[in-house]
Amino acid sequence: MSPRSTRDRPAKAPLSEEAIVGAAIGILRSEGLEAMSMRRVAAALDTGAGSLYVYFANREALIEAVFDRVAATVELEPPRADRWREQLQAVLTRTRDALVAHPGITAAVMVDPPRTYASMRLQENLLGLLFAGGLGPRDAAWTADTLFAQVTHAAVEAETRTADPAELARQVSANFAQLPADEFPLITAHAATIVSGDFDQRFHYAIDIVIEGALRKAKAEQG
Amino acid sequence: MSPRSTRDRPAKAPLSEEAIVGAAIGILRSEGLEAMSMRRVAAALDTGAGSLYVYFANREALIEAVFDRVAATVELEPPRADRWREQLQAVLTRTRDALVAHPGITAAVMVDPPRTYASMRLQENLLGLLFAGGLGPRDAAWTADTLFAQVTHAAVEAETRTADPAELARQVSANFAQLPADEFPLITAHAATIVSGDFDQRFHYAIDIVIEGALRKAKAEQG
DNA sequence: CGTTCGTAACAAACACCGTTCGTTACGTAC
DNA sequence: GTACGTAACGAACGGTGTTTGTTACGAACG
Repeated sequence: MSPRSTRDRPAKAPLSEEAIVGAAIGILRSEGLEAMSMRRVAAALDTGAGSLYVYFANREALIEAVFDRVAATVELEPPRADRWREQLQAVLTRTRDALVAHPGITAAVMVDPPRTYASMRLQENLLGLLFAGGLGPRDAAWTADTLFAQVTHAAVEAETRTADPAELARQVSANFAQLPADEFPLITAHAATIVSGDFDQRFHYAIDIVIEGALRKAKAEQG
Repeated sequence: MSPRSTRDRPAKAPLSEEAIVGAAIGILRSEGLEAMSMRRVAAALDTGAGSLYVYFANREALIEAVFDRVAATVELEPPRADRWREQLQAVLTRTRDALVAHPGITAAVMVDPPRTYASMRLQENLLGLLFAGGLGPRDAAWTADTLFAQVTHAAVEAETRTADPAELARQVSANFAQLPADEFPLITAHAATIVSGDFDQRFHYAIDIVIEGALRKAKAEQG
């Protein structure tokens, strides 16, 4: 048997968790989660899919590691009592955008939110900002959850919009207007209004009313 | 070639969209979306996977049809001005539970929310209830979106909890407490509080503060 | 310096998946 | 009684995640 030279290339860099995650993120950014298959990731590293299982137990573990690196890139906001509310908007928007930049990762990770280091880092920051706003531990924790739901929702929704958002809005609005008016009086009457507002406006509104509601409810209970 | 008798059974009922969706939902309920493969659904109907493509263009179309039937089962709340808020809680909770009863459907449908009849039916109801609460069209539409984000978030999260919720809470809390206290002062200090509250309490809280916030913001702007 | 040995990498195989397509069989309309 | 459109079939294609037996490496040891 002739000695197959699997190593005739000049010292190919060995695999590592870092290298694998890096290759995976590259594919994820450009082609989405579905394209981030074990074979594709392995091919990007010039190896076979099986080799990845030395470093990750399965695809899910790889996805979690990828998510962790994405989450780690989000810049936090050291809480300042005088502007905690804008800080909250800022860090949540950055989190949303980081997720949007990696299509599919949000839906995959929602299934069971990983308790990784980067996630904890984010949650700690959210709690700090809500504490700065005067919320108690329980309200802060529950509100952080509520806010995070808005982030994931916005991230998933953003991944669908492909072409011109205004064009899409016009199209959806037209579809709404064509529904039977007797069965859908409100949707047909307010079709244009329903799709109004751009992506950031709606996200900002959602975050804002959640914060406002949390504050009011806390005040009502203690006052 | 001997005539293979593919039809020696006594007049097998022919396929139909209804029958296919019914079989799919059966698998979905008991084994989740992943198990709801074209082959499994076809096998349940004693046919081949290819036959399903006469009625559905692809798996996604089948999933959408399945979702539509699930959404159609949610009982609506004809708006009454004197109790619109509890009505909102009720219909949102029912929607959440319908989604939870069909594991995986929420994440699959979030990717791009279907504009099916049943979805519109729900949205019309939400708008009606928010109108009854005094919100204007724009606020009602944006708030309905925000509320729906909470529903999907809760539904996805609920699908993960398998065993005793209290046991899981204790476990997560223990994990939180073990984090480095210097880096995660809030999480470690309030580990028990963070995981406090059962599933329904947290959901109810989230819906409540969203509504409260929307009302307050609307009043602040018009007053 | 030579050998051993744990482990990383490989490549093939397994059991699936969604989807396509050529072919067969049916029920109905003529 | 026959022709025909269409539904059903079943095999095949190109993929997927994962497992496993085998090879080759590189570092530690005698």
